[in-house]
Amino acid sequence: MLEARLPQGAVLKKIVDAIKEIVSDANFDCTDSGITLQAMDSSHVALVSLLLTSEAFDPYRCDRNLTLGINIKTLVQILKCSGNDDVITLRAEEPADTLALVFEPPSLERISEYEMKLMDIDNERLEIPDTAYHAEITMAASEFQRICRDMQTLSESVTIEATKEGVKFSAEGELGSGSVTLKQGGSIDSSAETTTIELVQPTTQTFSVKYLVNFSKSTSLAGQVRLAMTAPLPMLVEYKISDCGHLRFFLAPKIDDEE
Amino acid sequence: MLEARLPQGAVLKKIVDAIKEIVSDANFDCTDSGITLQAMDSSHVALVSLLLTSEAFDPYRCDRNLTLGINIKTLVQILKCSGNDDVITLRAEEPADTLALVFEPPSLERISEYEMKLMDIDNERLEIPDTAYHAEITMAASEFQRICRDMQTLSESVTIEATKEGVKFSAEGELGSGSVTLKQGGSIDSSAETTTIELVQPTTQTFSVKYLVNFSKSTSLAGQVRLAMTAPLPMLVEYKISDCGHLRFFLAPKIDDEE
DNA sequence: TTTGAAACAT
DNA sequence: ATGTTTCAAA
Repeated sequence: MLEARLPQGAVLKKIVDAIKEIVSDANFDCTDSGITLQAMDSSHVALVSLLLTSEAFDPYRCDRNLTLGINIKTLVQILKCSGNDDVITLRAEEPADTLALVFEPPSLERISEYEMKLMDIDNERLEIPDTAYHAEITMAASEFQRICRDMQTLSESVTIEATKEGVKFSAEGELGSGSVTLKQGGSIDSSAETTTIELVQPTTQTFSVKYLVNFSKSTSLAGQVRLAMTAPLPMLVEYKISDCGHLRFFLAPKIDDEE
Repeated sequence: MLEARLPQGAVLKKIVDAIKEIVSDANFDCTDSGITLQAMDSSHVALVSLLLTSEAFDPYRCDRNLTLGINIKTLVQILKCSGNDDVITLRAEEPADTLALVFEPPSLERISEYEMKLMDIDNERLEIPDTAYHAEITMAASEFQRICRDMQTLSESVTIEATKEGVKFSAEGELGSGSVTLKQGGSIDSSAETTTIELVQPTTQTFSVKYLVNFSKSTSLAGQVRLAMTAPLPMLVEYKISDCGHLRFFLAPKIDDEE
């Protein structure tokens, strides 16, 4: 049986909002150490990987491994019935054919209980090795979101170029072309606005910008985002969830021209 | 070559926002003394005339006269990619087939560069003599905007009547009729709210109110607006841009009934 | 009031 | 999958 009380229920709402445009159905895999999710988008270009460790919950109990096959749209609907300050408790028994969600406001003056049906979902779970990347950029999540949206007005593709001086996002379209360059920030100043680049070798890759715009819906989850590239492998876009997990996206680069 | 650095980039954003509903394509004429634009709306009833003197820029450089044929919608899109506090630098080479725009936030931690394609636009540039008008009204720009919107709810036309006592805006429609009268303000008090009237002879003219509503989108550019009339010539609606230019609109009066 | 995002319907 | 309409936030 699973019983997981999430004091910060808003975190779950944000996570589900962030992935709902990308994934329609996904398995939530629950083990003793926490909950993970891995799913590809319908076009098999993007991969979502969520980790919520047991530390996110209080208390967390999972006797036996459980796989909860969830329709994301349904979960979004149900989570809409919770308040932003609510504590959310997840509960599932074996066999896992339903998931119970309990919403409690801080005042405890109200208890909402929902139960959603689960589904059987084929899971082709691929292990993603924790590679050492050639270029790792850490920057303000809001800045990344803004840049992706700006580039989207020009083109369907955006090219990301990481050098030791900085990172350059560029796009070219019918209206014209554009680029945004962020300089590597002073290492002393370590605010969320600081851009940091760790470089093994300069890297340039091109991506479908609509996926990046979708990924950047996770901006509310974390102040910073980490972009990690190793050509020609997929890029990793990571949002840390406090100290209790992360939401990762992987996006295959466009493989048209020279790189 | 043109290279013009506009410390107050927001001014350009406001100008373009103000004219985008009226003009679809326009030539930006760049000379040593500054940048001008003159364009008629599609129905040839209204004329827009912009002057941005070289003093608006720092620095400003224009070796040879350049005509930049700009699609306003495209420019709006690109300007959306700039922040409100950004410094905007315009750059064009000869032949002028592209315009480069550089956006820099005050922090300088980011540089955005856009390049838009230019077009060939027929310019029937008419010189507008700086007439002495029969009636000149200076009033709060926000007041003018409010009055135009109010009159629009009643009718498609508004009549402006300037006498030495004040100025009266009136409209008549199916719902009923209405008027707003502003008295000439005390000459001592010279706040933006003061209404001033300089009169050679009392003047009454009727205009299509939808154009005036469009003109008044420029309200954010200046505290005051100047209306200048000489029947039966077009009215001038002028917004001063600090001490470095103006945005002028000319609107032909309606010529149906008695005047 | 205007602008952008989300939901819905085609 | 895309366009349109509605709703919410700045």
